[in-house]
Amino acid sequence: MNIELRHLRYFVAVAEELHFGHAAERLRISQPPLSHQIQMLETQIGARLLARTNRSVALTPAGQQFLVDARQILSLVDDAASRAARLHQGRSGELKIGFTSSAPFIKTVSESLSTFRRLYPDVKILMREMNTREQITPLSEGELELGLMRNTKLPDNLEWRQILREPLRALVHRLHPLAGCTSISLTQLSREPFVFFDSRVGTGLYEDILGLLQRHNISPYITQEVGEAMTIISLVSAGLGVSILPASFQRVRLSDVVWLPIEEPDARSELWLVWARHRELSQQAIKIIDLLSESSVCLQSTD
Amino acid sequence: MNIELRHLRYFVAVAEELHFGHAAERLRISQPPLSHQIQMLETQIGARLLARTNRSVALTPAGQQFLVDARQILSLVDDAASRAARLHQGRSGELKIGFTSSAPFIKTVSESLSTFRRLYPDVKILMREMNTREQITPLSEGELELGLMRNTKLPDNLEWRQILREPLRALVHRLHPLAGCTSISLTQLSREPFVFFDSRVGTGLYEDILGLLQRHNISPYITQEVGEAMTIISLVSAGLGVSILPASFQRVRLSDVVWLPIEEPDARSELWLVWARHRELSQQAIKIIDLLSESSVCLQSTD
DNA sequence: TAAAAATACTCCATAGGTATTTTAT
DNA sequence: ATAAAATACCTATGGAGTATTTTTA
Repeated sequence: MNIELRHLRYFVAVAEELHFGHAAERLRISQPPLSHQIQMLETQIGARLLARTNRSVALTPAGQQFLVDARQILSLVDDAASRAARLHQGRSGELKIGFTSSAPFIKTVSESLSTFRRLYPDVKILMREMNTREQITPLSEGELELGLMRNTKLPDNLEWRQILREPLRALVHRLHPLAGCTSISLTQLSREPFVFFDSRVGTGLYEDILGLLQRHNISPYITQEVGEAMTIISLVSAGLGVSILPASFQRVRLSDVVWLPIEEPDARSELWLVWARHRELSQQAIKIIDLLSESSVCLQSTD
Repeated sequence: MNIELRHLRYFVAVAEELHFGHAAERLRISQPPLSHQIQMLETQIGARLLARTNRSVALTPAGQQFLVDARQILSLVDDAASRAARLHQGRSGELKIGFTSSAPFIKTVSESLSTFRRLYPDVKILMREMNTREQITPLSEGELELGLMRNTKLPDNLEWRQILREPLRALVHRLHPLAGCTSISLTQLSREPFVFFDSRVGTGLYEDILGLLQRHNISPYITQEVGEAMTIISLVSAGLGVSILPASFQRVRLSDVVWLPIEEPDARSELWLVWARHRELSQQAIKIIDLLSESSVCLQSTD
């Protein structure tokens, strides 16, 4: 036989009532099995806990100590159970999300994240900036639970959902000849000095935008290779060339930069939410997937 | 249904093996009831703890947390049980003993106490100096577990055992006429200035010795009334009178004091160990009762 | 004598076993 | 095809109930 929580519950009841009959009543059982269980507990422990004559029940010193311990253990069990439940329900715990640098510029994303923080303040959101390529392995291995990335070819152990489909826009300096157009065609950019990502950075946008240009048989004249979208915008602002970026970057308003719609209909980029197919998603993850999906329904394109 | 420690034990086994079959083997049960018990635990908690495909078992975040908690709870149960056992066996805990001021002068007593301390270093011995009369109520009420006192009339809810039966001795100054005798009779003291306890002090020795004198129709000529035996001895040493004390006080060797045997055969005093009759004795108390009884057998009278 | 715990026994709920199915690799 | 968990169903241990005895205040 082993000590069970039942024994502790029974013992605490008797210790509090100091009367087997009343304790049994409180426990909704009859008195004899209660006496029996207490005896079992005492032999199991190897100590008399309750000094009982047929007329009175009192705690022995060992019983006094054990009462304290038993109460603590019982409340720890409750705590452990509710802590596990909170974690399961996604009301606490942590959520590891990888994201491409462009993600936080997107209203949908930043709003969903702040809504999540407000709704579940006890969930630690761990955001790690990683480019599309870097996220694949951690997602497969469970190191990251969710990834925010640009549309790309994924291994089939990863599942994805489109969060946002937004137009690509051309950026030119205010004094550039094209700045006055209401929209432009990609060919009009072909001979312009092009500010763009270094291929080694691994941004999804690199393949995305270069793919677009290749589909239209344009090989851009890349003069500046940088690491971050912000740098692209500031170099355009400084008049060092033109570029193409998703419309959501328009939120970054630097002086002297003009954003122009592109006429080609495939000048679009998608933001994807990605997770491991066979790995069970946490409630935390499910909740943020829901939040991001919801808001992306309302707002398919951001300006 | 309730969470039981069985559930925690089973969960820990599965969490450690990450394999229901192996865990079941370790637990000496078959696999299906183990699966079932884990399911019961999960529904009871309201959280999935183990993410299991038919090919692999992994801990969910809630499960990881719960594993830590479950291990802690199980070890606390062990701790609580062994702590209670230690207390019960009298290897720790505390022992409240009341004692008359004369008790620690007695070899038997001081040796037994130091033996006890050596054998059970984790038991706190709380010695409180109280006269015979003062000990009665605390002993009945359980405030004191044991009392060391002189022979006296006890209420019948208290039980006693004689630890020591020793002769009473007369103390006189070295230059006193009686100092040369090898023994004296009580009548020889009747006209001497008598140094004795204040009746209000409540020492058992007061009744003991005054009773002896009364039995022999002697009313002593009390010139000095003091609170402690030590004071009696020092006043005799200063030549302020004579007195009678148990032989064990002879260990206190003050200059110029001569101890004389008394001829009357009832010039004896007993030291009693007293405890509450219907109150269950702790193992600690039983052990020290044994120690005191043992040594009192070897050494019935101390000089 | 009466109140309360302990015994003695009986019964049934459920922990645990056996056989089988399902499922994912 | 195989390994492993889940399901279905059965068995039996032991927790709980009823009746009675013991104890002591």
